[in-house]
Amino acid sequence: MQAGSPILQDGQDSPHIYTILSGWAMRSKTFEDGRRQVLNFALVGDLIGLQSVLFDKMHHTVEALSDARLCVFSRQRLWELYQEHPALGFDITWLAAREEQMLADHLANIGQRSAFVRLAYMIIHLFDRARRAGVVKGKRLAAPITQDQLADAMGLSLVHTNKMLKRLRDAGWVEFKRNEITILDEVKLAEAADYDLGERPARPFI
Amino acid sequence: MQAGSPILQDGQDSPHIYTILSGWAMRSKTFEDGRRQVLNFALVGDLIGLQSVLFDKMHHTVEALSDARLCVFSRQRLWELYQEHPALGFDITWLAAREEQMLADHLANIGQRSAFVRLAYMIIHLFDRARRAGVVKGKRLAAPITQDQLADAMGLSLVHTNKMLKRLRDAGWVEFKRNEITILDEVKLAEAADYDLGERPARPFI
DNA sequence: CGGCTACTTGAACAGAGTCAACTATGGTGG
DNA sequence: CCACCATAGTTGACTCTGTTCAAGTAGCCG
Repeated sequence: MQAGSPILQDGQDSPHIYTILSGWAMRSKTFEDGRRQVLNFALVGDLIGLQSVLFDKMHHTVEALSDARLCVFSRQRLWELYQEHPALGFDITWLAAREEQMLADHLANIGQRSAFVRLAYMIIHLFDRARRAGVVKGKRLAAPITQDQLADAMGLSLVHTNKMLKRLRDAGWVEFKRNEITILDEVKLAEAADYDLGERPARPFI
Repeated sequence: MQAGSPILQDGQDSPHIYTILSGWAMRSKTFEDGRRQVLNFALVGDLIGLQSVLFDKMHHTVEALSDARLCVFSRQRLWELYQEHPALGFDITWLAAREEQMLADHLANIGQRSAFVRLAYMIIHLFDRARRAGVVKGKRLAAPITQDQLADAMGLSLVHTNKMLKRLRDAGWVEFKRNEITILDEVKLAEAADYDLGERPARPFI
């Protein structure tokens, strides 16, 4: 899958779900007036398109942010999987519930926090997830995310997002570049974002 | 379950999941500083606490808004269910995915729309769900939701929420009272909220 | 009747949006 | 190899939506 190309589109009926084997994707919802909400950024191990299989139709768009390798899984086989391997069916529910939980956190973040803290939270959360997924090198994360996409994820304007990123940079906590996020002071950042860097229970891989 | 009492609490490990048989519940997340994000309002047929079973710990609180009847299901039995009745396991995944989709809509609503439209959307969405669940009588819905809770659901201040409700009332579209929501002009409301009143695929009941 | 809790309304303020102009950066073709 | 163009990022000035503060009113239950 090539960088920038759509994997699943809003309204479309795709008989497949995908697992990301490598690379980045972005789930988003676009309104008629052009406004867009980025639901989240997906990386290695994330499940994509469960909705198209369960509801016969996508309710948001998924696009590749980088070149990505995907593992395809058909609707038909999903059902067989539930019958023949209940443990794997259970794992899929687990992944769906985890996805829901991340959305809930994102919602609380956007609904209740100021722009600055919001951004701090999003960045450290992204970084932490990426680290657990094993794609972080030291303090650096290769993430092909633009400020525009970040702004739409945060429910902020591009301009204001840029200004808050400047504050994070000036504070010496984070560098956010076109293809790379660097966390310079993780403790301070986590503190400001009220983010818990602790353990997480192990996750299944499909 | 009595009105106002907690069903599941953030951080708690409960070995049960619940299905709502009657009444209303509210899922929310509260921060240290007292701010609270209401994730959604749950009604008949909704599944509650899947997270506590899958992750050994709740990441938000669920409380009863009205007196409610719940159907209890243990962690142990959930796993048995997946093994013995794959179709029911599939249904649980379905419900989890639907929950995720509603959160995604909620997120997009809060992230991208103005206070007025946001409220319009939330109210018609709530009403529409309730109608499909069969708890609406004519244009009226008995919903025990306070403006305070509504404000926290919208990511708005109580004061501003109140003012937007006044605008909806003055427009002659909606009456929002302590225990009752009345939709006076559903078409106009749906139009303003850009809400699709069309069909939905059938849903499973556990 | 008193004391809750929920709701209302106005005024002042501030965080975030919009508009506009400008600067980097990177890819492409001459 | 360089010039050009498109996309991405930066910054300042002004506006406005939504917050906060404050001071009420309405309704309900003991």
